[in-house]
Amino acid sequence: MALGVDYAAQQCAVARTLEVVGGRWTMLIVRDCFFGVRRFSDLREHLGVSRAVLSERLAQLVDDGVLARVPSGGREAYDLTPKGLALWPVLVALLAWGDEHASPGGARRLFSHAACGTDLDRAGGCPACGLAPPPHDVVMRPGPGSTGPQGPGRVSAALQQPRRLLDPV
Amino acid sequence: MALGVDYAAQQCAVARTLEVVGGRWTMLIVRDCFFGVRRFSDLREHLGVSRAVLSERLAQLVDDGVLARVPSGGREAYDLTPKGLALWPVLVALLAWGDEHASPGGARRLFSHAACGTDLDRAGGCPACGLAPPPHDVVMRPGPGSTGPQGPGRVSAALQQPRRLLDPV
DNA sequence: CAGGTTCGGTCTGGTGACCGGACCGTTCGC
DNA sequence: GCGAACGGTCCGGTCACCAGACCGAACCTG
Repeated sequence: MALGVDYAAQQCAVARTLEVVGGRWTMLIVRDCFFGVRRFSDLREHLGVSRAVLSERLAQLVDDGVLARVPSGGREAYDLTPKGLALWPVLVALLAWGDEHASPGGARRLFSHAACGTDLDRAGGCPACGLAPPPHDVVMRPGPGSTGPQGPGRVSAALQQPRRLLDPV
Repeated sequence: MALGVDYAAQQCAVARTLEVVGGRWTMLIVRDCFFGVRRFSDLREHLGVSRAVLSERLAQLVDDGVLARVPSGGREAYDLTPKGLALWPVLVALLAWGDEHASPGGARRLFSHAACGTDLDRAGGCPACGLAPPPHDVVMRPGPGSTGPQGPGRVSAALQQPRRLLDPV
């Protein structure tokens, strides 16, 4: 975000969390990382964010320990750290609310448990197994409210195919 | 937030949710509403936000159907609508992450199920009852990481007492 | 009923964040 | 060796946010 001032004085855990992931693009970057988008140019293409802002946000997320900058095939890539992976419940909650209250036409994407194929419930749990699968055991596919690829790019097209979360595009 | 442009083009439910509650102060306002803060001046005192911004955010939240502006005792008050109450899981997720990853010294606040007194787990569920109680059945109290009232005001002091959520201060 | 206070705002000028677009060093393919 | 792609940085304009001043309505006080 940042709230601009006195981080240390922020009592509430909500405020502290928003200090890290409350910025304008931050949560969308994290979302794309869960979707398997790892490279600077891919993030830029999919999000439509300016280079300068993306660069700054990524640096900040790495600094905060949410992402790790790793070389991959000669290029740089950004992977979620355990601290970043722990944001999965936040993403699930945001997703559920958006599907319920801001998505006329139905859910844009559906999620299911890779192990048993059951669709996840609103809390990210698997009704069949009785527990919430970690993101790498979750498969994403377009839902009834999907209107095709978000943009013309390679990344948007890839995310329209059923795919396992955290699997690099 | 807003993401500034083409709201309708936002495919992802996460982006749509952030359009509504991703703004700089929005989620903190919603949090305070869950805590029972209902009045303009109380929100201003507790959040330390400027009048202009608070006024604009509240109007936007009312417009989006998250809050309802209701007269109360001759003055105005803002209450969470069902759509706003549905943000409870988001708040719980943000809270849990902040406690886990951004709160040296332990949780600032603890939450328990009013009906049975059991502390809630990280997902907002009651381990004893096996379900997630709605916010008005949740009691909040200072946790081990609390360092006293956040500010000198009446509201901050009230929120240091054990109290049921949604109960007006 | 006059005067002051509280409440719930709006208005204004300054500052910092975000934007698109240009530029730049390194790496890759050929 | 050369051009293109990658992963940034730099720059000027715009926009959101900030503190502080101002303002009308309601309420209390004498």
